[in-house]
Amino acid sequence: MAAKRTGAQSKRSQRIGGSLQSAREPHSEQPLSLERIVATAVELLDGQGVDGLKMRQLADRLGSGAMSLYWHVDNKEAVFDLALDSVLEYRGPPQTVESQDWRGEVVHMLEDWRASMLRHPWSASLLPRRRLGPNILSRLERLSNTLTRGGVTDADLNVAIWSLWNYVMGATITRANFNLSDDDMAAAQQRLTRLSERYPTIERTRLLLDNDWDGAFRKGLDSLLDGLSPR
Amino acid sequence: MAAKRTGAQSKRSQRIGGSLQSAREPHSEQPLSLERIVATAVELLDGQGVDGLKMRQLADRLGSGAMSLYWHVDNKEAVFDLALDSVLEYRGPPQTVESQDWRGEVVHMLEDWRASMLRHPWSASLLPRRRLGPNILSRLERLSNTLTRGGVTDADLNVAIWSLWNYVMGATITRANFNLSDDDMAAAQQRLTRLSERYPTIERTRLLLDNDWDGAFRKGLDSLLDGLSPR
DNA sequence: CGTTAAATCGTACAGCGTACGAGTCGGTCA
DNA sequence: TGACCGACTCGTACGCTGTACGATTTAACG
Repeated sequence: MAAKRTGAQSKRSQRIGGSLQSAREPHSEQPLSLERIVATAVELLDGQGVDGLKMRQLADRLGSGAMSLYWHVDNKEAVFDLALDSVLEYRGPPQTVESQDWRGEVVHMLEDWRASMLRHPWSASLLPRRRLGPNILSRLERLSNTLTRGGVTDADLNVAIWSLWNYVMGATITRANFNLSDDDMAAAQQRLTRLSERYPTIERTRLLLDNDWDGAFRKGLDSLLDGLSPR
Repeated sequence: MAAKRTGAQSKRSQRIGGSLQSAREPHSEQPLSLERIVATAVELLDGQGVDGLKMRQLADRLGSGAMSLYWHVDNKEAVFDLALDSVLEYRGPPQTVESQDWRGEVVHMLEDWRASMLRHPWSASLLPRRRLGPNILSRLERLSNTLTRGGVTDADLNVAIWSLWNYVMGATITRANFNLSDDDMAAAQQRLTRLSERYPTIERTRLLLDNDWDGAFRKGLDSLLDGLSPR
């Protein structure tokens, strides 16, 4: 019955870019800030995975009390959103309108996208469930521009973008969740051999044991681009 | 320091197919069983999503105490695994070795796969994180066979399979998490217009507002198959 | 000095998965 | 018959979670 979520974002005001930084040390090492919170959250997520991020632990790592976080951040979900978008920032050369090799550019952009996510394996599975942040949108914008430059018409553009998105997301999510140690590999190997008469083709082509992920990604992407290229 | 997870699957013995069913009503309505647990878990997941499944609620719905579940099931994760695989069972005609239209078969299989997952939207995002169950493996086996029949050599098979897997998973996960009400659509519309000078191409082609998901899936799949087809 | 807003945090609460051990039941064998 | 046993159920309790609430501290300014 209680009225909650009245719409305010967080208690602090909206201006994020304020550049004041006094040299105060109130009692702990540094004052809290959105930036520090997000950076530390990314560290923890990298180390412990999505389920490993706990508000108390995050606060501990920052040298503050758990509830102090909530002045800067609405709730745990917001921490995820911020960490996610921060990790997807594009650090590449500015878009050159001149280049002729549009296809090479597309491949490079998508490989960079995938690499960014694989550097933070929790990010891939998180991305499709959350609202698209500014960094993702500008990656999509870039991609659209390059494809257009390559001759894809507006009528075909959405299908092309979504196809590439689907492929990259699927590949990256799968890869990110499939980290086998050597022991695991051996176990899987054995399990599979045991099932070899039920799944003969899978066994014959060693589908689940082929671990050249990067090469397979690249080859599949090439095929997809072959199919998408304007005739 | 405690030694846990000594390897036993669950306390009950392994035989699942035992056909004994006495007509007893001990105190509640029906005796528990793996089948009932899984079926009810699927119901709850359909209704409340992944985070909405609680062991206590599941037990309530089954008319039993929460801890009774644990005699049939190792832990909550096992419930997810079982629900997931149960939902991915292939209910289609048996594979006909004769058919010439291998490409039509592939499209049909993958559309069916996608449809099965979209009927239970929690399943798509869960699938890549868990070990592949028997029903997924046999779908992959089927797919491999059809592609082979279509002329794909063993050397190219894994790339083809993974490309299709990636595409289908990416498309389905994205779709499953992108369920906008009309209100949301209006809001997104507005938000986007506000950003139109930052993302002009996205705005121009209405990338995020184009909601012909089925058509886009089909077209993209066609392109991908074009690219993958042996020359 | 007093007042105010920004920022911090101790305490508390409801809800979660599940360990543990006691309980019930039906069948089997002496 | 009564003792025993394995299959199955479940009440209680523990540790852990996110976070609501309100008191508290601090910096800034009149």
